[in-house]
Amino acid sequence: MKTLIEYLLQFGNLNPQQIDLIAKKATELNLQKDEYFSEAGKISRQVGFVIDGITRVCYYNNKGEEVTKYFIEENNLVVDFESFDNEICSSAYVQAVTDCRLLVFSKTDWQELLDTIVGWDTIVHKIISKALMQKVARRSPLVTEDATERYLKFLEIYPNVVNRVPLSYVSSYLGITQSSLSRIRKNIR
Amino acid sequence: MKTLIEYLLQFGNLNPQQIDLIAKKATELNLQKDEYFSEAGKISRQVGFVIDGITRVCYYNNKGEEVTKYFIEENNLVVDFESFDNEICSSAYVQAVTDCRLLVFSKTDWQELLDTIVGWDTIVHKIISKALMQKVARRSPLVTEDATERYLKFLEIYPNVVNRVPLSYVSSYLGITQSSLSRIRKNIR
DNA sequence: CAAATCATTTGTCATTTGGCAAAAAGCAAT
DNA sequence: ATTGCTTTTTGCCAAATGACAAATGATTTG
Repeated sequence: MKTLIEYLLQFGNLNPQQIDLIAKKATELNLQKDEYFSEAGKISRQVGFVIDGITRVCYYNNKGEEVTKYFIEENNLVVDFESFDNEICSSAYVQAVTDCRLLVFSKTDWQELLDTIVGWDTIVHKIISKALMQKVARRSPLVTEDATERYLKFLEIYPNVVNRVPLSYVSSYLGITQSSLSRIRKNIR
Repeated sequence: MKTLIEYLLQFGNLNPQQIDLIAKKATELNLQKDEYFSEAGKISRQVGFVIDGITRVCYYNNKGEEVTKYFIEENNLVVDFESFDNEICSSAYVQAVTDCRLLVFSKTDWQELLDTIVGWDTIVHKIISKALMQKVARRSPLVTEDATERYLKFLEIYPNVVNRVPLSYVSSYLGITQSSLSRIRKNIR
């Protein structure tokens, strides 16, 4: 819980009562490896914060291949914002890649926080905007760089991920085949 | 001006006085082909709305190659949000690809609107979030699809762009060489 | 119109990557 | 240790793409 509060305070001020209110609304959720936090085709109804473990967002492209869109590490919010906010069906799965411990807020509790805490909406907007900009920034280089540099960049961006997830997830994140990734890894050693 | 107001009203309500205030703050800016709206290394100090013409956001990667990050068509806001908001130096150029007619707001006028119009911040947040989500959605397929499909998707996303911009911009957007793009175009016909 | 300039296409060859299948390595249960 | 299962690495060949240079086409300028 402490890490969540610290995380939130980076984006704005909250007084002790407000912090207390937030803490009261959060419930702990444990996900086992491979379980879903939210699913494509359903409306996302909760906001999560990863305390322990790695999750990923993935979808199936028009060839039916599973594509990892990004990884979410410890101390980050996990929410399908578009689905959650607009109450539309999600197009992606959010899946635990390792066993995970999360703090979650239900949609109603989240809404109550928005109605109760002055400035909460600003904090949330800042968090979401920052996350979105980060996604753009991380995705962009994937287009222009060659596969080796993409992998090196991946290692920089997610230094704690590569040894904790299947390489197939990494290769689909990088947009290459598993064998290509394997060859790249060999060349780099 | 009318198109700007219509655009804004998609994201929230504004009363006639508010609309009038916004209209008063906007000034028209004409950019000739190749001129910059904002530049890398400088702090972005204005928000624009494209009435006519096409702009693009581009940067130079570590090999010194020019990379087009995306195109901005008519009836869209053009602003380097990260630089404008945080007053940090931008890492990208915003350039007119054709002759352009824009409506622009200075940073101070924009701030005044934020202070004066109740709900303006919410409208702005919505616009920015939507634009960022669109960027993520447009960039993601570029990673996993092969070059031909990327080009086809580009044509879908930007149906009015391909005939108005140099193909070199398109190829750098797609992350392929100009000759590859040329061959792809030949195959598709 | 001709010349100059820039954009696009094409040709050739080298390199990268994909597709597929088999081998090797890692891991868990017995 | 052995077995079965999954993940990762390799090998082989075909296809896609890049690099570079030359040719063609389009546009501008005098």
